[in-house]
This record gives sequence, structure tokens and C-alpha cells, in this order.
Amino acid sequence: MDELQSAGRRERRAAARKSQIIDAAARLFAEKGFHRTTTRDIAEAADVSEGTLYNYFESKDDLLLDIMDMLDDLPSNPELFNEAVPEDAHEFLVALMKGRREMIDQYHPMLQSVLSEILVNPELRQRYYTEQVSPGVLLISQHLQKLLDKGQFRTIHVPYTARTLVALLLGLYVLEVLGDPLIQPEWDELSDFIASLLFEGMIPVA
Amino acid sequence: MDELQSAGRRERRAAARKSQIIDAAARLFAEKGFHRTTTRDIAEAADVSEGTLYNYFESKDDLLLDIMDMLDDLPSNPELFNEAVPEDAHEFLVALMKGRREMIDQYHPMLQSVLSEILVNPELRQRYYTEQVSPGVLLISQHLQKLLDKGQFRTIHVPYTARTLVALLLGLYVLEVLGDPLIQPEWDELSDFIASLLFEGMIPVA
Amino acid sequence: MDELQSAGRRERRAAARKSQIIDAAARLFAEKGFHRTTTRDIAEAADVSEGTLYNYFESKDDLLLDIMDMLDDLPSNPELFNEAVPEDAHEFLVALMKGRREMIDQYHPMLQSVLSEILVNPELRQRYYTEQVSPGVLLISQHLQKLLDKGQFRTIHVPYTARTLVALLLGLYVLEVLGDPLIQPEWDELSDFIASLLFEGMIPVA
Amino acid sequence: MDELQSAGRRERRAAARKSQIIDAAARLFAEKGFHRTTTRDIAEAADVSEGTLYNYFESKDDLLLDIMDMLDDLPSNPELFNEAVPEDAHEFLVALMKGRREMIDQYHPMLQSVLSEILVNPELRQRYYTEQVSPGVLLISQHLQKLLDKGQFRTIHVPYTARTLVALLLGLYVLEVLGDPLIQPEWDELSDFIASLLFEGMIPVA
DNA sequence: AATGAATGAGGTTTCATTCAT
DNA sequence: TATGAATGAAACCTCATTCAT
Repeated sequence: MDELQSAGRRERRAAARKSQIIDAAARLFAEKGFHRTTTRDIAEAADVSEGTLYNYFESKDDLLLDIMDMLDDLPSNPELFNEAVPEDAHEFLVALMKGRREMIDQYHPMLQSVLSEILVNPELRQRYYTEQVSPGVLLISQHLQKLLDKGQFRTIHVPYTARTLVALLLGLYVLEVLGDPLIQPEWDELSDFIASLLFEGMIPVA
Repeated sequence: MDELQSAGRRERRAAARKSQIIDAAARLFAEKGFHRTTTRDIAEAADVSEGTLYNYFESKDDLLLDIMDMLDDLPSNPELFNEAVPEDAHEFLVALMKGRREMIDQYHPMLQSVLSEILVNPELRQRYYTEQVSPGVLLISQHLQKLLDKGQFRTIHVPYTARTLVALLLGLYVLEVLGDPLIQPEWDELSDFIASLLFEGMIPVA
Repeated sequence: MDELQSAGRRERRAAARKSQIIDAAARLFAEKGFHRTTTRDIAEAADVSEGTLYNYFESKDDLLLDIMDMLDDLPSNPELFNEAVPEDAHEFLVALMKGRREMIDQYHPMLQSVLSEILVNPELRQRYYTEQVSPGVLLISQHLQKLLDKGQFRTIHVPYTARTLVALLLGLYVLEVLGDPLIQPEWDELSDFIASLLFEGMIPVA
Repeated sequence: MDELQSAGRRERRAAARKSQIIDAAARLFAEKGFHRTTTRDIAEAADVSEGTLYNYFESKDDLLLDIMDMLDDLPSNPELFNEAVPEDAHEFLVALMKGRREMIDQYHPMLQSVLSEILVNPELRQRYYTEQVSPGVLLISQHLQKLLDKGQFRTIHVPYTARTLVALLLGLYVLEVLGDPLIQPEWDELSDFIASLLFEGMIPVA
């Protein structure tokens, strides 16, 4: 039992180290990009030696993959969808964006660092699409279908709508990263506005 | 006149070389990313020596900046907006997306290579926001205002709407880059769908 | 105490490495000049890898500056002057030249490598003048003044005399470097000769 | 005769070009050193194209050798010695230094650029010693001998004296190059002082 | 004879990774 | 397990030289 305990402690310590390193790395990757961040930078930011990095990660590339893994395991998204399925369509979209906001706030460095590399690394790209985007589209599609079944929408093309929503979320994030001063501070208002835009349309009523 | 001629020819040759190099570089940057592309790669792809690269560009970074400059000078966007202002709001959005499609098709490598770096290079990011995103938002805002004045819309929040549209365009592009198989082939249908979504809304007509 | 010991050992090893590299570099610089010596040459001569050079020196230029720093810290010169002030003027000059000889013998590669660059590098030149030449002139001036006060000389122009001596020492070194076969082997005789030349003059005694 | 004339003109033009290039090169070599001066720098300073350099010089190294050749052909030194042999020893030294001054003033860039390289290039070094230093020492020795024969000196060791003088001249030049503010402006006074120092000595008369 | 674009060898420097302590 | 000095491959870039015009 002593062994088990110490083994457990060791594991916890190891996990803590790992996340300490990942946090530091993700922050730096987001700030300066994966390639402009040296392993020395990471080691210093994580307050370990360079050698130690390699006790926890096979390589610098591996570190990035582990950051992606973390994003896979995020509880936020699935939970949001599985637990509370708002009856109201407007509420659904607002909730979707609220969840998105929380995710961004919490994992912004990871998201940004990963997104940049994904755009130019075919391997990562495919993995990200398969593990993140595609499931996201599917999940939204299912919800849309449910809402459709409940008669909340006029007949719409579900795959198109799902992609429109995903694109919108992605695009807002990119716009925010690019420095648009409006997105982050007015997220709630924007959510509300977009929801009404999408559901009520822009055309003047009669 | 002989001198003028040969000077003109030389200039044209130089410009041709420059664009030959830029094309090769942009393609490689899009494929493997800026940092995984070596100057040797670029030289080989452009069928010149590495030394020659530096007769036309100060540095590898400068090459990326020059690619950005090219995007600034794109005629497509301004033209689209200045010439034909569709009376109809639906037409407007469809035209907007058509123009976007053409731009992507023609400059895809440049866009992709630049976007990746922008996300993690504060300097580039600000420049891109100032020179591309911000003017884009403004242009769309003005058009929306015109259409609003003509009574084509119910009262909407113009800055929010403009950002929604820009985010949508950006997001669709990112989604396409990430490998979504639906975006590019069904762009026209998607355009039409999005237009009707935004204008008529999703709510079933009473 | 264990830590202190290992820290001390590490420091000593680092200092040893540094001087091992500096020695190799100075030798090569003296042989072939700073610019014809590659970092690879230095690495090989110092029996380390090229990468290791950069763990100890910021750049190749920095290596040269560090060689200059070493010359600043030479104990020989100050000691010579501070300790034994020969009463006799003749003895003074002979001692001066003896000290010079020892310095040359010990630091010849450093001196030669530095001198060549100094001649064509304004920045280095100024630094060398300020840190080496000027203090040297001052020191000699002070000694001359003392000897003058003691009535060992007829009235002379101290600044001119100091410069004459410094120029003579510099010139003899250059002459030796240029390959004059007489300077180095007959240094002692030459010292004696120069001393008597300067003090007794060339004119036949009435 | 027409041909001869044009051939002559061509030759003169070619010689002019050559000296135009040499002047520019020597100036730059003196300013920044041989190795920090690029062929492009030289071409620009000489107002020709880089290609043209190679119509007049085999290589950049060759350019330096040609600068050395120029120094060989200097009329000043031989003339000084051959023509006026001052009867008076004091006058002799003053004249020697005056000639030296003129040579420095006129050929300073060449001298400085060549000297720096000589210090670290064994081949150049030997050539310079053989062609410049050694003959200089010899010439001075002969004059000293003549003066000695005339009874102007007490018995001195001629080779040592000659080297002392050459070292002094060399050293003063180096001191000047290093930035000593006194040498160049007070050259005449210094000459006079050194002459009296060497001939009358420093010892107080009786 | 003059040009200057093209070349490519070779230089300095960086940095991910290893390994002895 | 943690360290950090050592490594060396490979990157970017320079520049003397060539050659078609």
C-alpha cells in the first residue's frame, strides 16, 4: 500500500508537471507561434530544464499533439449539448455561443496555437477535422434536427445550417484573434443579435 | 530609346521573376507552412538559385510581407463593391460570396500561408487587421447601410451584421481549408442558402 | 556544500572551456586572420563542436572582444610599473622592454590577432586606444616625470617622450611580426642599445 | 599612327580606370577592412559595375596585391634618399620624418589597408618585408654609415640603429592610426624633438 | 569594354535532442 | 527523475565570381 500510495503520488506529480509544461507551451505558442518558440523558452516558462521536457514529451511536435489531445477531452462542448437541450431555438443558439465563449476564455492559448499549425500541417489538419470539426458539425446537426422535428424551424437544409453555424463560430474566433475590438466585450449582445438575425431574418416583416 | 526599351524589358523581367518566386513561395507556405519551407525549397520550386531569391527579397520574412502586399492590391474586392451595387439584398449577399469564391480560387495559397502566420505574429496580425479586415468590415457596413436606407431590411445593428458576415466568410474559408468536403463544391448552393437564411430567417412563417 | 562544490566545479569547467576556446581562436586569428578563420576551424582546434562555441560566446565577434578583454586584465604591465620603480633611468627602459618581451611571448597570438582587426575596425580601435594605449602612455609619462624630478634627465617634453617610447615598443613588435630576424633573438642587446641611445644620444662626446 | 594614338588613349583610359578603382578600394579597405568591404562596395564607390572590376583585376585578392605594388613604386622614399643627403645628422632625421609624413598623407588608405592584412597573411607579410621593410632598413643603414664615416656619430651599432628608426616610424604611424590625437598635428615638433632626443640623449649634460 | 543578374559555395548561427552526471 | 552542457544538422544569408547581353 505504501508503494501504491507513492505510485499514486508519483503519477499525480507527473501529471501536474505535464500540465505545467503544456500550459507554458500553449501560452508561448499562442504568443509567438509554434516555430518561434524554442524548447528553451518552454523550459524556462515552465520552470524546468530542457532535459526534463523530454522526460514528459517525446518531442516538441509531440507537445503540440498533446495540446490537441487536451482539446479533445474538453468537457464543455459535449456537456453543453448532452445535458441541457433548450426547447427554444433562440435559446439554443445563445447557449451555443455562451459555451463557445467559455471554451475560448479557458483554452484560448491552446486553441490559437493549434489553429495556426493546423492551417499548414496536413496531418494535424486531418486529425483536427476528424476529431473536432466533424463531431461538432454532427452534434449541431442532430440538435438542429431535433428542433426541426419540434417544428421550431421552417424546413431548412440541416447540413448547410450546421456548417453555417460552425463557420460563424470559427470566424468570430478568428476575428477576435485578429484584433477586432468588438467581438469579445460584446459577446452576449452579439449572441443575441445573431440569434435573432438567423431566426427572424433581416427582411422587414410585411 | 534603346535604353528605355532595355530598361523596360529589364523591369518586366524583374517583375516576372518576382512573381515567379512569390507564386512558388506562397504555394509551399500554404502546403507546409512558412517555417517548414526552407529557402532552398523555394529556390527549387521557383527554379532559381537561393542567391537569386535575395536579389529580389531582403529576407524570407520579407517574402511573406510581399505576399501580404499582393493581397492588399487585389482588385477584386473594391471592384465588386464599387461597380455593381445590387438593388436586391439577396443578390448582394450572393454577389459578395461569389466575389469571395473567385478571390479564394485565385489566391488560395497566398491567403492560407498568410493566415497561418498572422494568427501567431502580432505584428503581421495588426497589419492584416488594419489593411484587410477593417476596410472589409467598413465596406460591408456601408453597403448594408445603403440597403437599409432603401428599406430592404428591418432595422438591424449594422456593425454587428457586418461582423457577422465577415466572420461567416472567414469561417467558411477556414472550414474549407480544414478539409470540409462540402464547402467548395457546393459554394453556389450554400451562398443561396445562407442568403435566404439571413434574410428570411429560420422561423417558420406563422 | 555538495551543491556549492558542484557549482564551483561547474564554474571552473566552464572557465576552462572558455579559455580553451579563446586560446585556439587567438592562435588561428594570429595565423590566418580573424576573417579567414571559420567557426568550424575554431571548433576543431578547440576540440569542441561548433554549437558549443555558442554556449560560451554570443558570436564570433564577441570572441574577439573577449580576447581583447583578456589583454585588459593582463597583470604584467601594471605590476611592472607599480612594484619596482628603478632608480636608474637606463634600468627603467631596460625593465620596460623586458616586461614587454614577456608580455609578447605569452600573449603573442592574442596581440597579433587583435592588432590586425583594430587597424580597420573603428569601434575596436577606439576601445583599444582608450583601454590600452592611453593608459600605457599615461603610466610611462608618470614614470618619466618621476625620473625627471629626480634629475635623471635633462628637461624633456614628457608627452613627446612617452609617445616616442610607446611608438618604439609598438614598432618593434610590428617589425618582429613582419618577420625581421633580428628583433626577437637579440631583444636584450637591443634593449640595452636603445637605452644607451636614448640616454646618451648619438652625438660623439665632444 | 591613328591606331597607335587610339591604342595609347585606350591604355591611358584603362590606367585611369584602374587607379580610380584602386583609390576607391584602398579607401574602403582602410575604413572597414579588406574583408568587410564587398566587391559591390568597391564597384559603387568607383562608380563602375561589379563586372567591370573583373576586367581590370583578376580577383579581390589581386586588387590588394596591386595596392601593394603601388606602394612599391612610390617615388617619395628613394628620391628622398638619393637626392638630398643632408650633411647634418639632425637634419637627416627631420628630413626622414618629413618624407614619411608626406608618404602617409598621400597614401594613408593604401598603407592602412595593406598593413592590416599583412599582419595576418604570411604570404603578404613576407612579400612586404622583402619589398618594403628590408630595403628601407638597408637604405637607412647606408645613410647612417655615411654619417658615421663623416664622424657625426659616436660609434653605434648600425643595424640596431636602423631598426630603431624604422620601428619608430612604424610605431608612430600605428599610434596615429589608433587615434592618438597628438601625432599628426604636431608631427614637425615631434620630429624635431625626436631628433634631439636621439642625438643629444636624455641625460643632463654634466 | 561594360553591365548586372545569376550563381552556389560556404559562412555564421540556431535549436531540437541526447546523455553523462 | 532532473539537469544542462554538448552536439551537429540544417537554416538563412552573403558575396566573389561568371557570363549573356
